[in-house]
Amino acid sequence: MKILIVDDEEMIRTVLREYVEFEGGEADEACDGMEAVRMCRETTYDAILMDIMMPKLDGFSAVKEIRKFSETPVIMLSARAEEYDKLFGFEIGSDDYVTKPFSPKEVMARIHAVIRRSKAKMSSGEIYEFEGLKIDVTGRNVYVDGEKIELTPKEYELLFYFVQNEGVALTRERLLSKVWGYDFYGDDRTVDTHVKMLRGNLKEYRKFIVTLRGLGYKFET
Amino acid sequence: MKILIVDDEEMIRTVLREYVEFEGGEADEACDGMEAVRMCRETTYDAILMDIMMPKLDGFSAVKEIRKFSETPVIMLSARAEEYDKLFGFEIGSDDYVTKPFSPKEVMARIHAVIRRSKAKMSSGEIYEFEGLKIDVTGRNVYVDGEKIELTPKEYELLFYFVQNEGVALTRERLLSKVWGYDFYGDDRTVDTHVKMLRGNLKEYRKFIVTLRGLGYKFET
DNA sequence: CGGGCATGTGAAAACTCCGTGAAATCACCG
DNA sequence: CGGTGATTTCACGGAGTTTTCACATGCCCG
Repeated sequence: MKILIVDDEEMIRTVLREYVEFEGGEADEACDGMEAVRMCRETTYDAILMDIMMPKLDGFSAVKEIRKFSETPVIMLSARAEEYDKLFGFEIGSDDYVTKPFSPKEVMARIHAVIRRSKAKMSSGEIYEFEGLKIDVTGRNVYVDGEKIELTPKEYELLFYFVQNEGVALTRERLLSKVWGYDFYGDDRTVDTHVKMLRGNLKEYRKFIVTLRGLGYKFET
Repeated sequence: MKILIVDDEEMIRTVLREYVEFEGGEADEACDGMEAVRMCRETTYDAILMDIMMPKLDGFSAVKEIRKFSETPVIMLSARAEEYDKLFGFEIGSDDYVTKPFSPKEVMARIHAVIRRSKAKMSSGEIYEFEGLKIDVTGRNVYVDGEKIELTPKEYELLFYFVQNEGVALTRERLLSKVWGYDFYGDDRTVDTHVKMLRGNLKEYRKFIVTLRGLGYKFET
């Protein structure tokens, strides 16, 4: 666990560092935004604790700069309630905030929380993307131009089989045996109906599912 | 540093004990799983070294039993590569493993590592927060809008597994094997009933547990 | 350009699965 | 060994999903 602590007050840096190290973590320190950005370019941290009011480059601007090249979770340390408001006013890409005075225990809890969440995001892995069509296998979500769409189980399974076999011509029989199961005894026109529903849900990306006359279907970008 | 050494071979117990004591620690010995569980009920250890193959009660079952009342870190000692596989196949709640033959130095290093980790866990006060739903892992408390709610053990474990897998689609089978244990042979609709109870207790935050028709459930904010 | 065949479409029927409540069983504690 | 609370099983009902089917549309080839 490697944490970057950014604050212009040495006292605060030291207190935080001690807590991080007490829990077996490692801590680097920076005393202004410029330095923080530089250090982030050189080292990969698991999380950043960042004060807002600082000389040279304030916390907001530093986060904005860091976000250009890194997704490292940031927890803002804000001295006053008004600054807290700003956090909501502007979308600056921080993951959490704590207002001073803070209990180190609370700060540590939040560090663990943001690291956990960012790890979850990383390892979520399996994500397919074709232009504006995104399929998140872990969460079983499908997005069309960033907007989540609701698919029925069969529609999802069918889409999943299609994307797994991108560019491959698939007969109705094969789709039935793979998506429905080898023991499905039914009309092979069932596939057509589901393709219709799926296409309807995929909106503009219906174009990816092409009909192969006399054969079946194919998923192609 | 108080360590419990569990192995049916006296030779191995003695070697390990000597190393623990050499480093200024204290060691108790148990020669089977039953004895180990009994001793854990009576004494609080900092870590447990546990063999897998043992008479009366094997290491897997012993850990499972101990986990019912204690979070003491466990390092498994496995004689063969196949057993190592099992460690990954089933979630049994051990924290590390070493395969025989092992160097005592390596074992000691791992003991120090798991103890450090477990201490960090204790003091970090692991807290999950999703809007007004707060889960305090250390105290095993759950709060809805600041008000403490009472959950049964299974409800709590289920909720805990859900939040640990935020955003991940979970099948009933997976929930059963992870929350109930891989050796649970029962109706998978049991999950539904517990989800119902849990939802009831979570009040407005029941919304976080979404049903995935034809699949299972997902915890999503 | 039109017949024939394959696919698209819409709606209704059939089916599946989940939420729920209640009863049965289990586990724990005195 | 009885009582209490937790867990598990189970059946019902309804919402949502899948399947079927008839008709519409479109494509290919003569």
